Amino acid sequence: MHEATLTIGQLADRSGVAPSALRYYERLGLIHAVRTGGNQRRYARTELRRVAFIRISQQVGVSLEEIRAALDSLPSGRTPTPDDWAALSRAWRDRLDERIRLLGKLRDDLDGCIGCGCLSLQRCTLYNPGDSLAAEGPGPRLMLPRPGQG
Amino acid sequence: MHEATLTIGQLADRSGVAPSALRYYERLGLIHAVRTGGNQRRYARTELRRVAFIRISQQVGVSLEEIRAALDSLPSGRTPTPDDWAALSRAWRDRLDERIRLLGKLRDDLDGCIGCGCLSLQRCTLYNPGDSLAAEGPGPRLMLPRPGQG
DNA sequence: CCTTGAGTTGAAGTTCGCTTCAAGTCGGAG
DNA sequence: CTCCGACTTGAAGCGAACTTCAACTCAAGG
Repeated sequence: MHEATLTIGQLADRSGVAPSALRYYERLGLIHAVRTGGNQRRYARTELRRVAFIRISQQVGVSLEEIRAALDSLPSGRTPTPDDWAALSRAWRDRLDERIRLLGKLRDDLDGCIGCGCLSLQRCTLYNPGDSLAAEGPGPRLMLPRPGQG
Repeated sequence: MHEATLTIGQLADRSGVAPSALRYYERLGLIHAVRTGGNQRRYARTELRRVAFIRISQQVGVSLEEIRAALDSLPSGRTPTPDDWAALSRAWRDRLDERIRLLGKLRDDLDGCIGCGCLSLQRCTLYNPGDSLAAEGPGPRLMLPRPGQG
């Protein structure tokens, strides 16, 4: 017991992420595992921190592809230090600030529109195409998780 | 020119929403059109306001199905008044507040973790499963639109 | 009347972030 | 050694919100 590595089930239990999701992350290159003689995955404990970073980043609204890029920027060769992780976290900070700012603006504008009841496409700042809240092209819309327990 | 109704192309131009999306909204029952003798859609000007409400609601993070339900609650028979629209907008206000609050909490927690560099699954409030920021089951994750112009 | 751009349809495709399935293998307890 | 649960794979499915396509019709100007 208390082995140096984790099975996929153990990592799933400890991280709260389903095994199928962990395999998916591996396919995308977000996490890594060594294999036993029988081809089963074994995870180093540092992978726990990677998974934590992934889930936190998702809540910030970052796509898995961008998370992968961020993780790739970690120093290779040595185990990342707390400072390394802190640097990555700092990178999301601006995103989060910007998203909070935009939502705050949306709220203020919505309040204004509640006052006037206009919902005018032309005049309402809510619907200004130049505004960065506008959607960007095809594919699914990226939204925030709705509050409500799993 | 200056007809009482709009073609789908005109509604698309004025609302900034693609014709294919407008047809999709119609299939879902979010907007309505009358047909010409040649089976083409003609939109009343009030549909402009419906489309505006749809897009604004999406930015608040509401699904099309929920938007449909909200629109269904508009008085049938008469054209909705500014007050009617204001009532709908008010309904989203709490959602928006809650999302802003959760993002603010995430930011504060992230700041704390930047300080300690922990990213610990166990100790970090960022990764508390009981927290309402947690994802809820299968399907795509709902996130905020990333800032970046369309 | 002819042409051309705008409109029509249903079906299928796209993206993201996964889950589910089937059919088979591994590994540790007894 | 047997058993059973945990693991393996690739392929397919899902859900939201659309877009794209093909084949066709409509409507308005010249």
